[in-house]
Amino acid sequence: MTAATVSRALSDHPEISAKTKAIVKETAQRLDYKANRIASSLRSGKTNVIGVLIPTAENAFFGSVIHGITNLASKHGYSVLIHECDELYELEVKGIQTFIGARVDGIIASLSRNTLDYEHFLDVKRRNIPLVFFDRVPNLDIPSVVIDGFNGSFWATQHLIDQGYKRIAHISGPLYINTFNDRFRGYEAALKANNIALDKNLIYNGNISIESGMEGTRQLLELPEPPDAIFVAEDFTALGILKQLKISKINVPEQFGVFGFCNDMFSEHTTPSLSTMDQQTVLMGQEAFKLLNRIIENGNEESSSRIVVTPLPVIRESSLKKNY
Amino acid sequence: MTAATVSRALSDHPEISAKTKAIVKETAQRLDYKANRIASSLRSGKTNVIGVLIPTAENAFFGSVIHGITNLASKHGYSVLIHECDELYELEVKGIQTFIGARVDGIIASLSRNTLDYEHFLDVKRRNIPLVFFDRVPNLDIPSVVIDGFNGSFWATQHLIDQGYKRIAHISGPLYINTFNDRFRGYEAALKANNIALDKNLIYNGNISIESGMEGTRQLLELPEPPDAIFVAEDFTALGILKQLKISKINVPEQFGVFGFCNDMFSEHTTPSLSTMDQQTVLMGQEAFKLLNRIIENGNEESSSRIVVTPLPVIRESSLKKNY
DNA sequence: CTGAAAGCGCTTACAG
DNA sequence: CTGAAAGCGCTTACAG
Repeated sequence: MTAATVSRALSDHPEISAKTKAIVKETAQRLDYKANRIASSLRSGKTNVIGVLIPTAENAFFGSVIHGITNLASKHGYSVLIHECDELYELEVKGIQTFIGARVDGIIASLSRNTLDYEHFLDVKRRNIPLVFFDRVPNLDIPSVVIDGFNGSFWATQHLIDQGYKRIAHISGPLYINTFNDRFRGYEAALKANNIALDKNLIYNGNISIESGMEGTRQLLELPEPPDAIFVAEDFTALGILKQLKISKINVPEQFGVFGFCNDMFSEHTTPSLSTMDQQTVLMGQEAFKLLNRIIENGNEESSSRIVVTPLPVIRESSLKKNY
Repeated sequence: MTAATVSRALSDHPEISAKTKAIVKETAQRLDYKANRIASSLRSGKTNVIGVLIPTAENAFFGSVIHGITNLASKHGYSVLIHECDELYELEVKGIQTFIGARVDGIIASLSRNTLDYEHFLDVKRRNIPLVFFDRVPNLDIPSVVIDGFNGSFWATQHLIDQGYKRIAHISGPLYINTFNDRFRGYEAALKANNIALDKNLIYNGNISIESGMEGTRQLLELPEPPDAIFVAEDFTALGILKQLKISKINVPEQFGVFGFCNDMFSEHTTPSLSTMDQQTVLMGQEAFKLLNRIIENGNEESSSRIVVTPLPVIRESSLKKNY
């Protein structure tokens, strides 16, 4: 029996007899033989490996997306190479180069915080390696999976209005990042839809941190006409808001409403518990893999497709004025 | 110029002239040439890939360890294949098989919750693939990185005693898992060191969940002689304890002390904030990679080495009776 | 200092 | 239904 026959038997080639297959498989099992996927990749041109590039795994959001990706990938016979760039442009480029060298069948990526140059991703396109972005996506015509920050923020702001809050402020994330800009625009649109004039004083530019939530809240409270609610673009910042309100002895939600965005691990456990928009992170990972898999199988026809994941409102204590 | 020369020039082979190297490198850059690592792996017998097997990435602990591993791995020229087993034995076996097929240079693994059979890991040893365990380790003579749960728990219990708490209960994790058994024994030893008799009624077997923390606390409070403090093996359970104490209107830390273990994301942000032992997760990942790397480089001489990471106490509000 | 040749372990078109 | 042969793209011992 030749190597060719063994190879065909193990991959269930239709022209091999059932008897031969049985013998080969039994023997392979007995000898604990595991085909060398490196050799098979070299010959077949398919590695069955995808690369996943993320800013950092030390963050529940990305961990959860990874979970969504690897689970599905494994079911479809793919292994996952992971590369963290630590929010550094240089490491992001290095990660892409590693993936290219490894001849991955496709790449799923989320941009580092300070990536402004996309040359490394254009290189990927030039080599016809399927590429999908999620969450932090570039302004390029490349398939991606994003959260519907606009409508989610519209919903949250409307909810605060419906609960009877009158002056609703916004603490944003860095507005040059699309994700946070969308949330700001959703807030803005909800005010307009309710004929509430946008007051520039009620907008504080935060930077995704507890500290900026505290500082923003302090500044907003010192206004001649302070707000009585805040819609905030991210939950760590929301935590800072809750901390500062506690320090300032302002009762949430009776006197002041807070609505976040992300539904982080801790959001359920703050006092009071935080109303927020759940990002459906696992679903996001799954959608990213499904999209990549479709592109790998069908070629680049869906090059400009964009999957929009709807965030789910999670109403907890911090926004329920009407209960009082 | 032949492929051989190009190969040597790109890998800085000492016998190649500086001039040739310069030409080759410039040309490679211009043509955007990236060596095929698949082919080089096949020929050289080294893939420069390590496999990391974890129960789930949807958990801050493992995400953080991954962070520690990938960072160092990348610096040492390794890529990381990741495989989640979702706490399922079958997927754990599948992950190991995938790693073997991919001919990884080494494996870092943490056991699934219900792995009792180690045949797949013995297979790895038989093939002489370097293997390191972390956190959840099997009873095998295989290198590993673990947290010093015994001494950490001793320290925490002693701290509660020093703060003046008199009857200190323990809510454990599943005691058949070494990690949690160590913590129970540390608690036990601290009592003994202080001549406090172990009261079996003060020990509740939890299962790493908010619910078990609440239920355990309820039962402990109903005791004829209820405790006035709890050392708990894990922070989610601690969260349940805090919730139940709030419901039962018992003030922490004045009337009742709570000390956890893990230092999860949320532990800093509970009310009151939770005193706990930090597991140094990133350090754990780094140590695991360093150990693996040493074994890859020096062969299996350190086959029974065990790295013990010291947990760091993080004293917050929930255990500071003396402040009152 | 560089080249020619073999070979890593598979897969696959071609032949029978 | 199975075999013989070529080849994927590198690396490396050997030769010069």
